[in-house]
Amino acid sequence: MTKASRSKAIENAAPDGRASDAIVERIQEQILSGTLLHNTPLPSERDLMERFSASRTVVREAVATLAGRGLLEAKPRYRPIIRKPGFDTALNTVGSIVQLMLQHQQGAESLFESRVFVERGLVRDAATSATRENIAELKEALAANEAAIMDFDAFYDTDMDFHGVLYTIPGNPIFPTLHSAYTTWLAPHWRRMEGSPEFNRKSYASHLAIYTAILERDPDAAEEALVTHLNVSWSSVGPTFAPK
Amino acid sequence: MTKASRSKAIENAAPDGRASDAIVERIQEQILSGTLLHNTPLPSERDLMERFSASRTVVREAVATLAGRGLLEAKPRYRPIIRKPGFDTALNTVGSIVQLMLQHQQGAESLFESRVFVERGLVRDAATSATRENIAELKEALAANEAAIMDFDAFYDTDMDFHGVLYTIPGNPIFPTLHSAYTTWLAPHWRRMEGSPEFNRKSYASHLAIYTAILERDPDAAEEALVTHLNVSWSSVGPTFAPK
DNA sequence: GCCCCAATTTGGTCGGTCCAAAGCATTCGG
DNA sequence: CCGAATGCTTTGGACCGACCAAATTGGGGC
Repeated sequence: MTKASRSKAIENAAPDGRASDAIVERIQEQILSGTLLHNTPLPSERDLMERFSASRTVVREAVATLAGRGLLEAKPRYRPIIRKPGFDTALNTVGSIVQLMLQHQQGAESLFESRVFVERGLVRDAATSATRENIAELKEALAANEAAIMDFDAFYDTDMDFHGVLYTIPGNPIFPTLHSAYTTWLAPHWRRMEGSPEFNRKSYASHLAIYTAILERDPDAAEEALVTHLNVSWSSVGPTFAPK
Repeated sequence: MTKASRSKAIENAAPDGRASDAIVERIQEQILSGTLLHNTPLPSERDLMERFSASRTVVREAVATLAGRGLLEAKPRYRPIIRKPGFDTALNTVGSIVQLMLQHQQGAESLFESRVFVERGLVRDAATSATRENIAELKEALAANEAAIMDFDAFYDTDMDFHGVLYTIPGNPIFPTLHSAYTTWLAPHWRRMEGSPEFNRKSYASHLAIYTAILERDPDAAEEALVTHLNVSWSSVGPTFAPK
């Protein structure tokens, strides 16, 4: 462990390494600086190999790397499309790995626990500092949720939306991203859960409890309601993960 | 635009796409199943092209993809090393993008805010449910922190450690990973901050306040102490980020 | 037995080639 | 005159064979 510093020094001293890295760097820079516009296709590979005077192999490798980082969206047979990075891009790149960890072992449970942790904090904050607008949005999402009790798919969507509103309250762009990450990662399993009007009614009641607690500026009650709500949900969804 | 539906149908029906994807999948499977052992080097490319009866180009592409996902650690001129994925792997893959967003704009502030949010939850939980062992660890970390007040580097390390203990309390592997992510991402800027025994003494006092609040099972006081502590820290570190 | 050096392995890069699908323009039919 | 079918060109995906330099390995010399 202690000699890590030395090895790090050596690795840092690597002089050139890959040729593609230089190209990656330059393209990345151009994307960030706006020389290469967002949502436009990348120049053709043969064009790039001329600009950087490199072989197509290297250009290809560079493109692949950028795509792996999420700066390019490379569909199989189409031109890669420029994607300026945001928090969503970051979350996307982890997606494939998270997916792996969800499949077996208790990775899914860890992830869900983290979600409970986050939302507990969110509802507490909401209870103490939600603005009039936040509350109006919550109310609206709640109404939509109630209206969808009889429709499984719609209820799922409005459920997500209600929780999603909570993630917007802090005004930090990381949270909405986190929310969409949680939902997309857990969605396939969630969909596998059987739904019933009765179950939906219970869920709605939980949402209502959370909402009222926020209205009454009672963080503890809000947190409590949220925890019981999510625990119930988990008892329905958890079993759909492979026990391995 | 309207014909997008047709093209999407076609793309969806694409049976093979990339040839490397098949190889990626098989290697990934072997890594997960343990056929390819953790921390051992991957077979040579020429070996792999024989096993999968594919060209070296494709094999190389597959390896690059795996490396991008974090399942392989590919240093420039060495054999790629198998890495079984964990939450740390996931965090690593986002690293490069997060790094980008830290450089300019207020991405750094968003990230720091999220850290404050997380640690607020952590100290609350610690205050309500820390075990005897947790508290012992905290006490130990606190003592080490105090002993290092005169040494800038040592104080930085023990500071990290103290906060790190908080991340271990929930017993969820995601949190320690998150902690190391936060520290590695923010470290370069943190190091740029000038330290003084006086400043360290104040930080230590904050840590002590957090610790006592946890001891007294007072979540609100613990959260309060944590928030003021981190706000002070940010006022020192924040300015080191490029204002764009 | 240990260290140093040569032979071999192996990853990185290159140029060229072939193929199939995407893009584009032209033409043909209504 | 406009829209759809058609043929040509561009472009990404894959393969091959080769070369180079660094990493690894296996001896051989001290």
